[in-house]
Amino acid sequence: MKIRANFIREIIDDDSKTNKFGGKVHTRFPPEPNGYLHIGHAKSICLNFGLARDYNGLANLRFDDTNPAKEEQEYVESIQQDVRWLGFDWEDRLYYASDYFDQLYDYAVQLIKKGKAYVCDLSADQIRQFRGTFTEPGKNSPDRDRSIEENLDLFERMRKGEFPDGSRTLRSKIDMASPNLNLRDPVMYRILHASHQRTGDKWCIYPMYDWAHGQSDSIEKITHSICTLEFEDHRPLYDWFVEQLGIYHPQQIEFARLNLTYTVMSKRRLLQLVEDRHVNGWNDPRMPTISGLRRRGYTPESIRLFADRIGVSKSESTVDVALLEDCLRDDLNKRASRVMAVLRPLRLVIENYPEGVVEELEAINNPEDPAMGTRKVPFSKIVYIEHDDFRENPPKKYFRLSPGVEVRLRYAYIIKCVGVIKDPQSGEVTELRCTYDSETKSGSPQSARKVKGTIHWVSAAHALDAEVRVYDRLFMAENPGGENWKELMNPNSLQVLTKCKVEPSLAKAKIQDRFQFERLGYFCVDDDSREGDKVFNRTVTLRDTWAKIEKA
RNA sequence: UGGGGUGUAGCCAAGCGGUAAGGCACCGGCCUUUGGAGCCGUCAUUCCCAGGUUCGAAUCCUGGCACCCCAGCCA
Repeated sequence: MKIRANFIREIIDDDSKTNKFGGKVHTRFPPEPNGYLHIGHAKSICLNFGLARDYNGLANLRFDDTNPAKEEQEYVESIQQDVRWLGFDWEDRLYYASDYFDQLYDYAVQLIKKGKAYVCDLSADQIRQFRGTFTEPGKNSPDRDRSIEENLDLFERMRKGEFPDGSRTLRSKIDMASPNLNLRDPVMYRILHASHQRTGDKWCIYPMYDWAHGQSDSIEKITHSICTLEFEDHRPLYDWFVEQLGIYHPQQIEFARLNLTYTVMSKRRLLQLVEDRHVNGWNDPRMPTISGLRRRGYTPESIRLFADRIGVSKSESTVDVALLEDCLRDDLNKRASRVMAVLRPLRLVIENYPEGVVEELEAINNPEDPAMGTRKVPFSKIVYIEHDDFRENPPKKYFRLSPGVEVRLRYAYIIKCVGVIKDPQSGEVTELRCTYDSETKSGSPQSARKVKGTIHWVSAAHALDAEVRVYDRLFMAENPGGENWKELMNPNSLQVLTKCKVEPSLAKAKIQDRFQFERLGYFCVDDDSREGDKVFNRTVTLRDTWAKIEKA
């Protein structure tokens, strides 16, 4: 595929020309292990690993694990699984910010010795008050001018655990009057007597992200440190740190994070959906998480294609979820085997077809890829068709079955509806009586006869029962971003259909296998499937021109 | 309000002083034993607005306007 131009590649190209980093490209994906990855992270992963790939560089995976209160091992495992599934490899470069805690501590001591950092006894509230506002400068902390010796002593004792949580912080000494609030003596260390998932109880002071992040990039010799827009005005702080320390200086570049229509993307909200049981876990197929998309039936290829197609820029944007779905269909169309399955079965008896006869009809597995071959599908006197493929009173432009009308059963015969049986109570159609034209078997000369429509079917005697989970978008509003976001949830985002009828070849389908159910959509085998008791997830529908016509 | 950003079609997004790419969506048509796929076509006389520079401006300059981010001991 053609590589799409973007401003980051331009910067890298310029840097190559000026030999800024010796022509090297080294990026990293730095998640905090406090939740599962979502499609927005996928954009960043594809960007960082894609750049490394295209420029013959390297990309690291680094966990930004500086806050033990929120982080869990479960998340570090899921994140690695998701990055790998997306198709990227960090080889032996799996790092943790916590690997650098000792180094970071030394750096902090260096700053103290330079008179560029101090221990502050102000409470969190007081720090906030002293910070000032957008329009008024802040006030210096009373502890700002402590001697270097006292700072060194206090900081050492902070580390040793002599002080309670929240009682002191280490702050950098920059400028309390800076118009950039990030430069008003930001906190570097806080006291937190919490045990860390990797360092255990070794530390009771933990570096703030702002203090840890830039130095971590520096230690790893990252050339282009790519992050999202909200860190743009933290950059002067990161620059200040590496300059004061006199260490390797990566170039930070900010890009706009992904937003998707009909979706919430913040980790906080996704966590809430999980905790409040609006969905069944982080990998619920309705979630925009990588694991949710995977279970839903998305392919890594389709997500990478999506990342390429949305591009990278600095303007905040909300991408139409239809684009994601298009990428998925694009990929699945080329690779998914076609099968016939009936979600809402309607019994159809072919009156003039011989009793007890079974024909094995040849069906094409994928018209987009002849190499995928053909299979045999059993046909007999009684079949199921989709309830929606019959209308007693067909509307205009309806090309399917209705009384007296002919239609083709895919790969089989042309049939005509000659009778309709209804439930005497409800009036609901329960069975169709049809006749078939024995001359019109698919492949025979007579089969060329034109009929309005072709519908799918499954032989009743051979059908397998299955459960199908039909998903719809989780939110009804295009932009469920407001505070009332929970009221905007779609009450029908999951519909469970049981006793669906699928063709017998599906007996050997394995978990995660993907299929196109002809004329319906793409489906995959869910993890909940048991031997002889299949569960399918509807990944995405096929484009449905008829639904559009009918709606209009 | 001080600071930092961003404004090109319904949604993304190229463009970098030489006369508005591409994708999605939408709308037509062809084709089709999936109302799928594929193919063809339509879709910005104008780039947030107003001035200016220039033979020539989405691109350069000036001044506005709109939207987003920042006042965590979160990341």
